[in-house]
Amino acid sequence: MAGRNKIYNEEEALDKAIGVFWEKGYENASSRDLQKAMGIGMGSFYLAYKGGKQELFIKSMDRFFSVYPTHALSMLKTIENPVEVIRQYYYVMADPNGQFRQFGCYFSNAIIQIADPDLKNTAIGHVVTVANAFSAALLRAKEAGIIQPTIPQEMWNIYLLNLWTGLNTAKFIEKDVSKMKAVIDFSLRVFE
Amino acid sequence: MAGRNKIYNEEEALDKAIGVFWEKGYENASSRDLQKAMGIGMGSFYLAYKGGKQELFIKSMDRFFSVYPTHALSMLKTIENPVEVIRQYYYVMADPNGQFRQFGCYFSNAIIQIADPDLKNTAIGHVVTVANAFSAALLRAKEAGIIQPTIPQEMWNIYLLNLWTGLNTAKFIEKDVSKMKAVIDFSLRVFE
DNA sequence: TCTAAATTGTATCAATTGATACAATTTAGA
DNA sequence: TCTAAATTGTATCAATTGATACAATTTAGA
Repeated sequence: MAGRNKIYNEEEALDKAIGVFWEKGYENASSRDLQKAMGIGMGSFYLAYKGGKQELFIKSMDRFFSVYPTHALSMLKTIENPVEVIRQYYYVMADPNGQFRQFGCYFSNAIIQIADPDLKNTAIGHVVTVANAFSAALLRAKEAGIIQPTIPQEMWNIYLLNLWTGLNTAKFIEKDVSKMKAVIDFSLRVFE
Repeated sequence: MAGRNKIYNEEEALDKAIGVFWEKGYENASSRDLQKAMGIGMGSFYLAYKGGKQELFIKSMDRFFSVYPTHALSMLKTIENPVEVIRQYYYVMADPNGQFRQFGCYFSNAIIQIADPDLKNTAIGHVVTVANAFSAALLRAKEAGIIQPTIPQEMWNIYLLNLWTGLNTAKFIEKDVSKMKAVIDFSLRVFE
């Protein structure tokens, strides 16, 4: 494969793009905003992402997924009680000073902000994957007798997703983190 | 007050603007989109809304608030059990074929879609007002012995808001209305 | 009937948008 | 060393954006 080498690092550039999308939202992030942050020009941009902004956003979601939830998902395997892992995950999401700051959940935001079915479904796919992992861990814990959920099993996924995406909006309404945490604790009791 | 009369009806025009904002989202609704739907031209638009799109959106939220939640809020006074009113309100929100269709909650969407603090706070103000009315009715019902909530009273508001805004996103993930309704029922049990 | 105020519609602006064309540059491998 | 392929950067495009200017029109009240 002859030819000039890429002068930029693809993953680093994707991370920069995530920053722009996250802060400004999909629509408000212009291709020039993205190029500037990614440190690449027009030529490289449309060479790497022939589908333009849309393709870049999908790749940024894939990148986000491979970076952020990883820690929680791996903890599910080492920590005995999955409810504690979920709790911490939700705590971070509800905390204005945490990793998600006031930007909110990258995927939940996309579901509400974007009409394009491809982008919306990509975002949905990622949150569902995480929710599935949560549910699977909860099931293992239930069968091991560690937890005694009072919520019917077929509701676990939607209940978790509903709590998750609710927090993403409610954190803007209730600025007191301790109150948000109290609601998370109360809502997760149905699994304990 | 001499001068030409308005050729358009202000409330009807606002309703048309709501339709555009609701379907396209704030950013994607251009001033020309709005003018076309409202049936007015540039001159009238910027005469009536000197603050442009921003001012129009705030007025559209006020209009939305004065039209849509009214029915539920008045039912709180006639129906004995407020939980049933809240349940129906949430049912409608989660139903892709209901009044809110796939557009979602006008205010919840705004909280996620819009960065502008004025617009965001207006949206927050309206959902909080509705949640307050729900909580007040629940308190009356509790004191009357109609319901025996198991959730601490200081959480009522955030819990209701969290459920509400969660449904607004989760309805895109779980398309089966009956499953959404099951989660609503389960989540509202803490008030019964 | 006259007049000043309110409303309307058209023309127009500069800035920004997503996107393409293409020459210049770089580089692996023959 | 040569060559074809890959990458980069600049120039440029038409379309759309929010917004203003202003002449024309309408109308209530003196």
